Amino acid sequence: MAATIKDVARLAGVSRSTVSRVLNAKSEVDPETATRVWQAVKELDYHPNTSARALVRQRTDTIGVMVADVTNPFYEKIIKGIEATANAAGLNLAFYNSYEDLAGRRKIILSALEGSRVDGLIVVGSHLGDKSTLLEMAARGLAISLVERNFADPSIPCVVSDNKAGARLAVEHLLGLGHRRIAFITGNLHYQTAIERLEGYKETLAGHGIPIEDELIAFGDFEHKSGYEAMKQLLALPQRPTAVFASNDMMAIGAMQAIGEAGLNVPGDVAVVGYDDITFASMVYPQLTTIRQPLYEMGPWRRRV
Amino acid sequence: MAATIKDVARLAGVSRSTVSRVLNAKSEVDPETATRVWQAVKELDYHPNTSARALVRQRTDTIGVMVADVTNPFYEKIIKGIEATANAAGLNLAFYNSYEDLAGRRKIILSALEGSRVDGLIVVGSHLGDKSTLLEMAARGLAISLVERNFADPSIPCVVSDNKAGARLAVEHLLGLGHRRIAFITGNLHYQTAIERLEGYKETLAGHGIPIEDELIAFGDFEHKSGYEAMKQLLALPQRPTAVFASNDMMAIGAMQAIGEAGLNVPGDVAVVGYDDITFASMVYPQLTTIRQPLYEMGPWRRRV
DNA sequence: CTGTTAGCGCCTTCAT
DNA sequence: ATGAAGGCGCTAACAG
Repeated sequence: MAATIKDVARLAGVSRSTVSRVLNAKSEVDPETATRVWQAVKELDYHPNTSARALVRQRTDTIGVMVADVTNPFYEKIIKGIEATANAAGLNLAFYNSYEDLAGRRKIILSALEGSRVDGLIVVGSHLGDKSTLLEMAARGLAISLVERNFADPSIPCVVSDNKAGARLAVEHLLGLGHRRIAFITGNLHYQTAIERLEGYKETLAGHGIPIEDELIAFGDFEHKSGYEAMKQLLALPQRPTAVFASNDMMAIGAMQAIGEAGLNVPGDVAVVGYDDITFASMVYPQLTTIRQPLYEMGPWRRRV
Repeated sequence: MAATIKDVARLAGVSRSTVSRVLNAKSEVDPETATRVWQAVKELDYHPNTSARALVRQRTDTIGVMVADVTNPFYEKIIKGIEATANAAGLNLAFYNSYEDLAGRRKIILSALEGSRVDGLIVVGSHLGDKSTLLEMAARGLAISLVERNFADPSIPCVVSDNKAGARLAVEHLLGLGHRRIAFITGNLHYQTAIERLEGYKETLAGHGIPIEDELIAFGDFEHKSGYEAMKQLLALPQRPTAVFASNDMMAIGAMQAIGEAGLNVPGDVAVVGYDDITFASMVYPQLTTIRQPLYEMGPWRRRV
């Protein structure tokens, strides 16, 4: 079996506490003693038991990261940003997929946090519902931060970007290209970000004296398929739009697929703009114009004090 | 702070051992006593401390999953398959990104396994190098399994699919469409899978009496960009291919991008076939023909006995 | 600078 | 069916 601190102590001819001191560089230790300890560590290939350490230290040095689905490309940059920061801070990460299932998410939060499996939790881009679970957690002093999600309660720190401004950029880009009939594909309107992007779209058009036509607003849910379906619907309009702004890149890619299947081309027949700047957006042809979000920078958090 | 088993015991008026018994349903407990314990558990919102439990049980009920990059779309189905199986078995998963960095991977393996953070490790699609670390681990009785990677040593279980047969399917599909000038984009040839797909390509052409032309074989590394570059190279040939088979979907998507940028179209000017059937493959336009791998089914493992 | 002592929270014999 | 006692591997006072 794996060597324990006891084995190291015996081999080095010191007590367990001394080994612990050497390992953790807590207080001063005689250099020679330290050398003997390190030799023993090496010889026995000793690695401190994570559970034992966590138990006595009352912390795991692990942060949970809950996203809807780690494999969703949207999270790539956020995750990488969090990862880089965690590495630098010597913290481990534990990923949890909620799959947007409320009950499931609550269960994850409970088992992870209450079982003291993690020291804190970063919740990325979740649903507006079930604030209660998060508030409960925060009330118990657990570190929770939210990324890409608004939360009115000040007890929970949030990192969000200015979605309205982003939407304005997108619409103005299309206006600048001469488009006047600009369609919009919404995200899942249960999310604050989706609501804000829609508002940004409307306000920008209004600001330019362009009437908002309901038929040009199609409803999606941030998933690829919904962008595809929404675009098909928009293309079926008596007078189809000359441009479309999708609330995220995955839906924009879906929209491009629908446009292609209709025998039309991008951007000649219909211009497409997405949102998020996920890596995949630059991998398709024709390349997708998109609004960059500082996803990588948004992930990292500040520890609560 | 969080309630402990002691608090529950006190509130229920029993000993800690009884609480433990009730929680783990090990031996028989008086139904009434059990009820009182459960009530106390609920009232105190008690959750067993993961570290303490792991320490005494000498297992964490957690399996590590090491992939090059969780956010790489290739892993999506594999990860989901593993996840489903783990959930069913009541096991937790801990994901590790190796980023294909050998030293980094070794470090991950060591810290995870040797720190007893996980009970076993699933290594997905890794490099052929550094067999030693894995063998060391296996020799110590740690459960390790490999997915989508061959490993000659029988001490380590592997799950792999028949890459040669898959490549044959792809090439025969193109031959069936009347193509004779079929190019091939290799994967990273440090991987067994890449080698096998190349062999399958060559053997199939040879089997149909078509000479293998070196200029039609472009070298990639499984990444999107390399597919794009390889295709640009193939398109620059005096006599360009009428079809291309890329060793995975990401490179095929990159190839499609290069074809589009060259003002050509798929499949009219150049037919493209990929490999893996990642979710993305069906999201682009024109839709990508691909060889399906049973990725979802390949992830789950059998526990070693 | 180092060893002794006392737990962290839980499970598991061994008694009863 | 239940309690008492011991220990998993480690760290953190407290002495010396």
